[in-house]
Amino acid sequence: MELQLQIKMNPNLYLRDPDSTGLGRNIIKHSIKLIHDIGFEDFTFKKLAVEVGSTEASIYRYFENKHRLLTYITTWFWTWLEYQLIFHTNNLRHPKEKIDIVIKLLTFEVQDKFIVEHIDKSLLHGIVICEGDKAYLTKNVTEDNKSMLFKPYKDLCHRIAEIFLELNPEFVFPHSLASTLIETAHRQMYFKEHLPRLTDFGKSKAVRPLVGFLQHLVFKSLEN
Amino acid sequence: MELQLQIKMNPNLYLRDPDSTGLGRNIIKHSIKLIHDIGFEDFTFKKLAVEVGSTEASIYRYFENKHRLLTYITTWFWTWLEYQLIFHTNNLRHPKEKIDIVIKLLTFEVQDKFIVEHIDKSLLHGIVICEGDKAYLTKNVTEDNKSMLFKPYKDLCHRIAEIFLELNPEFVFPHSLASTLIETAHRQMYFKEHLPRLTDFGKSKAVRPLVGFLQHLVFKSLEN
DNA sequence: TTTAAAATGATAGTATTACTATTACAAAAC
DNA sequence: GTTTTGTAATAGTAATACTATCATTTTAAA
Repeated sequence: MELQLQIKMNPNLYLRDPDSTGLGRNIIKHSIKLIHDIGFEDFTFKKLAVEVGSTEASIYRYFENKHRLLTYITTWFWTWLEYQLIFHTNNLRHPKEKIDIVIKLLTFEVQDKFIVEHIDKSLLHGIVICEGDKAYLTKNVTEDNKSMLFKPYKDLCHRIAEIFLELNPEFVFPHSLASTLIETAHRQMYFKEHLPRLTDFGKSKAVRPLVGFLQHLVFKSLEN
Repeated sequence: MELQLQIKMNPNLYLRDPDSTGLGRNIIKHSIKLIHDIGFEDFTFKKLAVEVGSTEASIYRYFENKHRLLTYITTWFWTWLEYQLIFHTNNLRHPKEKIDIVIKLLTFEVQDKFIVEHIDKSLLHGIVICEGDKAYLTKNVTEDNKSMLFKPYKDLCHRIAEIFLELNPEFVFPHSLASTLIETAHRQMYFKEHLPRLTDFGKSKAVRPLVGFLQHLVFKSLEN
């Protein structure tokens, strides 16, 4: 059973809603492929236009610049992840189980329950790992934050923080632990692949040891 | 008592050693100021040349491109931080004390024992927080890693990992915890300032609560 | 002290990037 | 059947990211 999904995005993220037209959806689809393949630095609207079979000018009608597009797709990812989290923790009673779901979601170990035909979530996950932080590591953070561009990330973080508090209501760092968990999951996956000496996971494809590390980190931290 | 310091950098980081000439040191000095002020994205060699009072072409004689320059200054930072760590943990016996030093170093709470007249370490620290990750979050990681550009970061990480093992020789994730500690320290400082809802620290300038969080995270994790 | 080598400055130039503007035509909505 | 909307095509600009050349200054070795 899979659910059709359409995520309503903050209009400040785009000039014209890419989800409202075929060209728009194509832009999203091919930008995910292209950024994944050549990296955000080398990614340009010109190259994207070629892939999409359209023109640079048309893409500029949808997004102010490539940085906004990056913010759009990463923000989409956070929203989708929160949906997944809600779905998969729906009938769980014990916060420990919920936390296990959170960790499995962050390491992409959970069956995706939503269909979005034009978005390859596996590629998108790769982008979030490699390029995601660049969405907020800019001189525009404050302004972008005021436009609520990062709200989905904060919402996800807050939801995870609430689960932490279920397990330990006295815990004083629920949000910091949540953002640390999210960032660490991605960063350690990146290190594992590219700079393995910064981890203890070896170079095998298995995410098992990473899951173990994250569980250890979170559950130890939440102990009384 | 302060010590004169000259850090020998990996020659793969530069075309001409910036530490060997006045112009080179000026390039470093002003690039730190400029990147701090306008951010790495907007930073160009043209603008830097104006600040330095030299020409674009001259700067290209020292660094292949601006990304290499960023890697140079962040790598310099990691080396300096390891020196500081060695110095400040020199006479300490208990690993707990050493870990406290590590955390204080990462949050810039420790008296700097080294003089480097042309490098403003406080500005540099700000750059490492905001832009540091961009040095390795590129499509060139693997190649750059083969050229040993990230060795100082790995060395620092390994040294911290060894301190963790002093406290708990059974601990299986010393490197992952070390890299997580470093990354988390910086990321939480960034969040505290720009996206405070992702933390539990409030917006005061005090780093005290962050230090508390990092101590909690590490010491809990290292418990048996 | 002379001389050669190295470093710098000045100038110029190229390809690419990151846009903006204008026009025009086709499709769809009212 | 007209207006709105989406798209294409073309053109153009300012800035970026370099590279090349050559004259001049500085430095270091003989």
